[in-house]
Amino acid sequence: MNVTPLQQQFILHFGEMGSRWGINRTVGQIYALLYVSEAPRHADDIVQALGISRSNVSIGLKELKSWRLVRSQHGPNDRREYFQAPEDIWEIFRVLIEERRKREIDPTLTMLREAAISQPPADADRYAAERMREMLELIELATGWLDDVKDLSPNTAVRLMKLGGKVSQMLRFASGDSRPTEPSAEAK
Amino acid sequence: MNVTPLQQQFILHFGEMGSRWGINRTVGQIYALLYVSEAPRHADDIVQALGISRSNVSIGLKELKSWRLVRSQHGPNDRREYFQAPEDIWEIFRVLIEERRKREIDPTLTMLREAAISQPPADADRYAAERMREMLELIELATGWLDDVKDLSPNTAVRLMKLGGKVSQMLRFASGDSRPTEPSAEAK
DNA sequence: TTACCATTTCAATAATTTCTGAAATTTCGA
DNA sequence: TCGAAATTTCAGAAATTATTGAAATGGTAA
Repeated sequence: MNVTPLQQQFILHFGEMGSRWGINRTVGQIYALLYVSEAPRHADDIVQALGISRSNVSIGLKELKSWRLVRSQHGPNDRREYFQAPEDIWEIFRVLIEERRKREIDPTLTMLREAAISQPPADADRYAAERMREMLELIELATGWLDDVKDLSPNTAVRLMKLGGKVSQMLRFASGDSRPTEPSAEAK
Repeated sequence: MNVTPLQQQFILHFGEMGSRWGINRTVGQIYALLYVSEAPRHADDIVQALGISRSNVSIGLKELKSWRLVRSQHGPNDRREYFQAPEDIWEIFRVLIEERRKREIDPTLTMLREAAISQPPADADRYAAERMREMLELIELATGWLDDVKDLSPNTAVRLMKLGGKVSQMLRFASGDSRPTEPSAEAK
């Protein structure tokens, strides 16, 4: 099955953006193709739709599997493997955040923690050590928060996001400082 | 002024991570050096500290300026430009999110919006168009939320993040469904 | 077990990105 | 305005990453 112009536009965009997202063009295109395809596709189908080599598709699918962004299954009476992108967009969102965090943040977290314990901060390192501590503290705060909210139901997440900055007005209440503020009453 | 072993460790790590973060090794190292340096540094100082060419430093600093991650100033009786990373880690955090969003998300948002308006979805495109609409909706929700919360004071942000998933328990109250739930009472 | 088809791996090549030294440009004090 | 110092630009070299076809591997039905 071939691609429509709308799909093509989407696929080419993902290919272009791939390098900014830390994947290559081919991987971006394969994912985009699967994302907008209703039926699962086998590897040769992807080869034909994107005009790239079979081995490149194999490598790309392997990478997408490592990102947990594609799943494979087998059709009946068919030895070939069929691939598709998970349908639940909230699952995709969650997985993307988890995987990017694993690749982009966790190694730095580890490095900063190791530096923090092995630290008899020589005088010349006073400033550097303090800056690294600040960075560690912020990353731990942010990732801890992510851990906390990542399992919220989509429904809850949507409501929370729509609330936006207004949620901060509940903090006085939450931290027990005072009476609750009626959220809809004020703030931009 | 040369770098200490602790600074070196930090700099090398940022160099390694650079490619995952969408910057190159040199840019990562320059930023790391400035981040852990108390005093501003001029370009030749950076050349000497990192052992890379003057032109490479120039290009790297240009890129870091485009990310708003370094600032420059002039010392008295010195024509050279001195660079430093902003000190406020919350500002850094905010700028990073804004710039990554600009580079990694906004172009896709534009593409999806354009596709959405120019759309007389042919029958073969029914599924693709719906998937693109879902993606657009989620990105708009998430970026809208970011817009809303990005200007919260660090203090407020910290409290919000420490609250974590417990904030969801206030939603019943916030959306007017029921009485407020005492936040500290339940949830992990 | 064998034969066949699907998939992965791998070494070579192509493409892209990064880095450099040299030249050009800009800046600013004299 | 001129000249020296600082900075940027640029074309080529070096390094890295992506892609390919061919060979190797894996899995399954007969």
